[in-house]
Amino acid sequence: MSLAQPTRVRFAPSPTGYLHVGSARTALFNWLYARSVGGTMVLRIEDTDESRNRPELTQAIFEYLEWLGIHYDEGPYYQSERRDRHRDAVQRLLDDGRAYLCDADDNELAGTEMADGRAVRFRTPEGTTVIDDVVRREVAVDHAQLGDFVIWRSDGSPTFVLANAVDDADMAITHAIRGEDLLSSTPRAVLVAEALGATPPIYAHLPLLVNEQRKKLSKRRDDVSLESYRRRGFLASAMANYLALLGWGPRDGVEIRPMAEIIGQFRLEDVNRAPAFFDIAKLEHFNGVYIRELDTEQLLVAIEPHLTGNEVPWPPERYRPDVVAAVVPLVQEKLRTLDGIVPQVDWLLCPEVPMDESSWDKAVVRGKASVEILDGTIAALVDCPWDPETVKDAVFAVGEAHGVNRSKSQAPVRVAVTGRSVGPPLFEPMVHHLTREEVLRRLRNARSRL
RNA sequence: GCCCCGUUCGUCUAGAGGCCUAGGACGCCAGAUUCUCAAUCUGGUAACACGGGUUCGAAUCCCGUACGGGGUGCCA
Repeated sequence: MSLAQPTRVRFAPSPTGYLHVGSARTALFNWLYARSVGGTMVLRIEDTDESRNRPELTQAIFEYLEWLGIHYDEGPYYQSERRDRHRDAVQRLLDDGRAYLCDADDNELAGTEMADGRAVRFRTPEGTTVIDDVVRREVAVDHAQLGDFVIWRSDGSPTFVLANAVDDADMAITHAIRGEDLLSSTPRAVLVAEALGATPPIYAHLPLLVNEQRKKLSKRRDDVSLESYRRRGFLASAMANYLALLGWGPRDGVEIRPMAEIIGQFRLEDVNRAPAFFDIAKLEHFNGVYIRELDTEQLLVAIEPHLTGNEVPWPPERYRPDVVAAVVPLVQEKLRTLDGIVPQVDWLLCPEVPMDESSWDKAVVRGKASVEILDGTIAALVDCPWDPETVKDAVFAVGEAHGVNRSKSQAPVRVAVTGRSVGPPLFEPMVHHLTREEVLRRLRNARSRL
């Protein structure tokens, strides 16, 4: 490779209407590599397939690259707008005898004139192509395996391999970093580039992301769209950090760290070759760490969409930002996803207790002295001062009178008032955001169910 | 079927011939803490797929086997 050649990488997604986590990982690695060597990242939309050539299908790609903080330097270029370049390249190959026309039955046709109804096949020479892949080292493929492949369709459109090779050459791409599923088509791209007199890029094939069955993540079976992760309450920072660790790891072992540091540590040649399982449990851990690092203001902003969407269990008019703001500091440290806030505050916003039956059964039905605790608590709360400390002491005192410790004493009260055996610290929000009457009503309702 | 690629704890990884009685992280288990659940802290569990070489010495190099994955379209 010549010394002065500036590094140029490209992320070349096909518009599908969403950004796939695997694609996002590919984009991220391209970006990390470009940033780590001071190169340029190009975005190229591969929409040669007519059905994909629709603006709305590319929107999600822009939106989620932005969300992840992957800022490309050049583009977007649209492959569909480069049809003439592709046609010229094919014509040249035809003229040079490196390709030939064929009919619908794959019979070779004489002549070199491209026309509707005629496809063009690349005349694959005998020999072997050796790819010097940054990740996989040398990969040799015998041309006999390739056959004479189509580079121009009879409907007048270029195929993926042709468009890819031409565009990479035109855009002076030096490194093609992409998924391993494209490894087997690489010799074809190299052959086309060379036949066109271009130097193919250096390839780096990344290991695929797989599900628990060790299969390539698929749209059908798996949650693959970044949008769904965002909707489930994952932070972009956590997602990007986690994605960087799939197929690669920093030598110093520090996993959770700012992207700037990851850029500093990243080495393309250190990328692994084995497929990586996309582990949501680990992603959730990362997400929890990043959530804890936010200040309250930032967290409130991040959480807002999850409280105002239409999947929320309370009537929209009952949403109370002030109540949420008061509870958030109490629960921030245990949130693992942003939407985890909902079950922490729903009992303060819903008109009726969102009762979880298994909590009811565990803490109330099978709880120690539940009847006595509920009765005693009701009696105590009727006219005691309405502040958290007093109420808390009252509940514990009732429990103690029946030989029940604090943990077990608060359980039936918690379930009666919140509907769950788990939740935020109970007394402060309960006293501040529910009225005495409402709390008593809930306690009496619970008591009457027993 | 054929071609290509891969194989370190359950999972993600560190490891580029001696620093490895294989390190970290998630998970899991236990303890501490606690009004619940978490979070946090402490401790623990757990891996070089197998078989041959090469070498004084191999997780690291070579070969084979097994298993897994990807590809095999006028999809990308």
